[in-house]
Formats: sequence, structure tokens, C-alpha cells
Amino acid sequence: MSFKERVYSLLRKVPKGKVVTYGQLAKMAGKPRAARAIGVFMRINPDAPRTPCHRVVASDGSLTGYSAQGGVKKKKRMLVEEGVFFIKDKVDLAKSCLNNRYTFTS
DNA sequence: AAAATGACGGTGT
DNA sequence: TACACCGCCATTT
Repeated sequence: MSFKERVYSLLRKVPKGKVVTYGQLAKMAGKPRAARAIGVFMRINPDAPRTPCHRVVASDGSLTGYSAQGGVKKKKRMLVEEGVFFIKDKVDLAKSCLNNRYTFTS
């Protein structure tokens, strides 16, 4: 299983109403410094409906991108729809950031 | 094998 | 708060 696949499977476990940062995903998948590479994985997300790539935000809570129709604007709308807290156009990480740990084998 | 490609993150101004 | 810089990295050419 490639690093990319691990990231995707972890992302699929992020519950609605919560978000995770690229850096956290990287750490969970076992490569703390691979946040940037993960950004690429999201961009080329092959299975958009099944993988909630809209729940991935930057470390400061800003929405840095969304390749699907609508761009970041659509992304924010989806998150608000799910109940994620916002402060202007940034996610309120203190309230909506996933801080629990998800494992591969769980 | 080497270079290019980004939806990053931390630091400094 | 906001930029610009720069180091990092898996994947694909």
C-alpha cells in the first residue's frame, strides 16, 4: 500500500463536521514532513465522492484550494453545511479540528 | 536517474 | 493580518 493510499484511507475516516490539516494527515500516515505532497494527492483526488478532500485545510485554518467545480468558495459552503465553525474565511481549528488519532488497522 | 509539480508549513518582515 | 522566502516530499515524466 502506497503512502498516497494510506492518506486517502485515513481521510475517509474523518467525520462530518470536523476538518484535518495537511500536516496532521501527513503525521498520521507516518511522514510528518509530507504535507506538501499530500496537497498534490488532494488535487488529483481520483475518488472525490468517496474521499472527503474538502475536509482538509491548511495549518492556520485557511482553505488553500479545491480543484472541483466551485473552488474554495464551494468548499467553504460544504464545510459550513456540515457544521464546521468559521472565523471569517478560516476554519476555527480550536472547535472543528480533528485532534483524535486514527490508525490504519482500526 | 534526474527534473518537474504543487490544495504545505514555519519563519521573518 | 499579510506577504515573501525557502525547505520539504511523494509521484510522475
